[in-house]
Amino acid sequence: MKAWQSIGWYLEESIMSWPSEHRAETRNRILYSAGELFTEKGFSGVSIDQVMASAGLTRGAFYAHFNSKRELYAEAIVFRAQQMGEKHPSNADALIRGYLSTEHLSQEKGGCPLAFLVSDIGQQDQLIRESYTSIFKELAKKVADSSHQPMDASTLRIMVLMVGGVAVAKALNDPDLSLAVLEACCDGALDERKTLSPHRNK
Amino acid sequence: MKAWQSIGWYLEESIMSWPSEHRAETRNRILYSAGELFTEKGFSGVSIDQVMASAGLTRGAFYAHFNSKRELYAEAIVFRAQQMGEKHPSNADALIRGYLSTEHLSQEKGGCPLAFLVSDIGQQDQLIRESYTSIFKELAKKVADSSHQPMDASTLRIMVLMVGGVAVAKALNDPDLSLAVLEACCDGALDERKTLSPHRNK
DNA sequence: GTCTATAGGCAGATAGAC
DNA sequence: GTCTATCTGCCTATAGAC
Repeated sequence: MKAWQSIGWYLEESIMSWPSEHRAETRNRILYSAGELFTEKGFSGVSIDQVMASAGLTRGAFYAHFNSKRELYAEAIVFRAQQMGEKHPSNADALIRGYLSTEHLSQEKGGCPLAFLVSDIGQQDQLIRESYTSIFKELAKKVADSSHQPMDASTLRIMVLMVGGVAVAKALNDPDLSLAVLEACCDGALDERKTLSPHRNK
Repeated sequence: MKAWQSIGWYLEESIMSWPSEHRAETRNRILYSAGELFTEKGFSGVSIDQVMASAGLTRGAFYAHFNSKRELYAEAIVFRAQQMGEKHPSNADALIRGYLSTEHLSQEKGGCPLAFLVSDIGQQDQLIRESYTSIFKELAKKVADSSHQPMDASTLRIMVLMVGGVAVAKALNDPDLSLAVLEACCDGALDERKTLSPHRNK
């Protein structure tokens, strides 16, 4: 059973076919597959063929839903971030620990595009970096809110420890060092959260 | 005048041509161009044609020096990191401030592959991630040594604030937010450096 | 060692049948 | 809307002349 078949009520066209809903559902399936593949392999590492095959379609159907691969990429990372956001714990402690965990690295559950694509996005154009910026702000807001602190420099450090920590740990080839990076960042982020802002921001 | 012509004593073949030195010099020129282009555009974003053209050669000559594009990539990031390492200040304060600066982002001086390629490397194979790991360890050692502290969790946090901070700031599309990220990370890294380890690592 | 030429493959995007 | 077929272009890697 393909993953997308479990995430929503997929109406077989022959049964009912409410055309506009079918269209939206197909679009979501493409976005789901794209989000998964892009996060794992980056923009250049994934072809439209692969995305469509993973969504159970062929290449030709792609352009009925999106104008270009770039547009798909921009939408897919937002789609995936929202999808993951729904599963985030509202508790700041648990959110940070879950993000900076070894399970997050071995992307069976799938990784966060903020970390897995951070340098990939730095090479892309404005459209795509806008998408990235918006999902970054959303997670930053969630971190700040769940820590009961404003969105300040302290929040940004926590974000960089989370996003950068996962990205670095994934790049490294030395499992012990990767683990040490995750733990160091986790300690640092939790510590930063407790240190309420005034005396820290001189 | 091309950049590689200024980095070393390039011997024109017709003048002297000490063959083995000429070969090494050509190889270095390729590595220099590759390091620059890969850091800017990532592995998939650069073709062998582009690298060789930038080095003043044509594609055919490439395989007299390297066996594959992957091998070039692995060597180029090490080459570039060593090259940048020679310019690093030995003072920890200056090193951190220079790394987390806006000048580093606008890669006219050229960026650090650790930050600019962090998620790119996470998608590559063992050979390449090994190169990345070795240059990561070298910079970490330099950070620890120049701060007169051991290579511990505190050093790893500084490394993630530096590498992650630059990578995130480069990905973001909002200049004010990018600057805030750099400053927050800079403050955090300098602060971490002052906090000597014992009471921090509970 | 470096060149030109080319093999062989894959990608993004489009056209037209159904 | 989805399919197959195709246009067009670029890529890695190799072959062979000089």
